[in-house]
Amino acid sequence: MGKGEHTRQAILDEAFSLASCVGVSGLSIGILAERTKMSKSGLFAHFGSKEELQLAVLREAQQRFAEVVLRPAFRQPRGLRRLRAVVVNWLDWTREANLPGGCVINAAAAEFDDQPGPLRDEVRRGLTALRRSLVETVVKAVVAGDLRPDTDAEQFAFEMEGIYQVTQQSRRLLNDPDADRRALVAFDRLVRDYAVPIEKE
Amino acid sequence: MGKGEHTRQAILDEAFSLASCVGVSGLSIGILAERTKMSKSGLFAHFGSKEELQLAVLREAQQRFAEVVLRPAFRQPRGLRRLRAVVVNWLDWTREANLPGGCVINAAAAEFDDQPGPLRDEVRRGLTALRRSLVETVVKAVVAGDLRPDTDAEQFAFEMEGIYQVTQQSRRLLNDPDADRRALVAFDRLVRDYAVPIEKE
DNA sequence: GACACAAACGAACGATCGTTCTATAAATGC
DNA sequence: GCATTTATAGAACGATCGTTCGTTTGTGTC
Repeated sequence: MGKGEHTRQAILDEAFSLASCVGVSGLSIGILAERTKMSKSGLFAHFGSKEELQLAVLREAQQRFAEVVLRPAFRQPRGLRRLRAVVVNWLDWTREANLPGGCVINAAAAEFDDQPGPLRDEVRRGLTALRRSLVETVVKAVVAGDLRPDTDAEQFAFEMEGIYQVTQQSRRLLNDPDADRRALVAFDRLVRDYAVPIEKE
Repeated sequence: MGKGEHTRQAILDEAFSLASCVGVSGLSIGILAERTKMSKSGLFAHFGSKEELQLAVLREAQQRFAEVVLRPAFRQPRGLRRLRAVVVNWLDWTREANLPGGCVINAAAAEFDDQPGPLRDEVRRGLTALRRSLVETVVKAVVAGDLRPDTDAEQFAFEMEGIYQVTQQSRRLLNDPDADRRALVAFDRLVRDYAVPIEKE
């Protein structure tokens, strides 16, 4: 990795954790330059525009999410084991990644959901991909025989996302110490309702 | 209502729908003055500071939420009827209130969840009150005999909020036309799991 | 050591930000 | 209808915003 690439990554690291606190639209080149001990113009040159910097942060977030949440989970065997691994990693990922201020992507989703442009498009792309991964994981759990054949995988993924979101909010805003436990309770209920009934022996 | 109070409310209306699009922290006095055809200083005088304006918007949002969602639902008899009315009104409230850009409170929750200060406190207050209302409604459904006596009302409310949040995101960002239907499916599953079993006759 | 190229800097730009001040216009009370 | 309070306007402030420009520093190559 050349020197340019190296500092660019350093800037991105800082921007990533800063965006976690103030949001992607709250990013400021001046403050970012201060934190990285660079000049505004020197930092700016790496991206060409603020929007490009913001896009880079969003892409960085997606990449880290795939690495920290999805990849390890996909090392589990298909089925319920893997599905549960996704949930556990997911709930943990704001701690795992350097996200002092909560999930960047989810925050960005609320920021940009009605402001057309490249940023909204990027967020949308990321969340669509996530949804697809979830659905795929559920479908495989059905194929593996862990969930009932008539399981609505889209519905299942939809509800998983809901659990994640309310957990984040409860943890961060309401300081609810039971948030994670409640998330798992909700997930277990979800699984129970769609699980294949245990056969009597 | 004196003239001062009247224009203040007009400003607040505009700020409310603007914040729905750009977020509470994205509000700008200049733009707001432009939209209300006032001078910046004239508008400013009604609030004394930007933060006070933002707080007023958050309080306005809470008040409208209570009027549009909770109050009508509480005219239903206690129990499942009322609980369902809350859900239906809730899903509809961004259309009902003047919220072209989605729920202000939820967006603010993501914006301020790790930025200590009066704004975060206000959001927190609002969401805590909401959670309490939900729990109370669930408890009354238990007392009314619609839900099982061992129902964990906090858990129930927790999951309801999750359903709401993912529905908003699916609707606004992913343009999912099935979002509302999925929300009701999820809610029905929630009710079914906690409902008192139908007695055999 | 001369050269080419990339990386970072420093100064400045115009625009917008929230805020303050003073003065005028409008509404209110008697 | 006058006096007083209230509401709005206008101009300006310092700060910060993203961005541009020309220059300097650093790195690697023949």
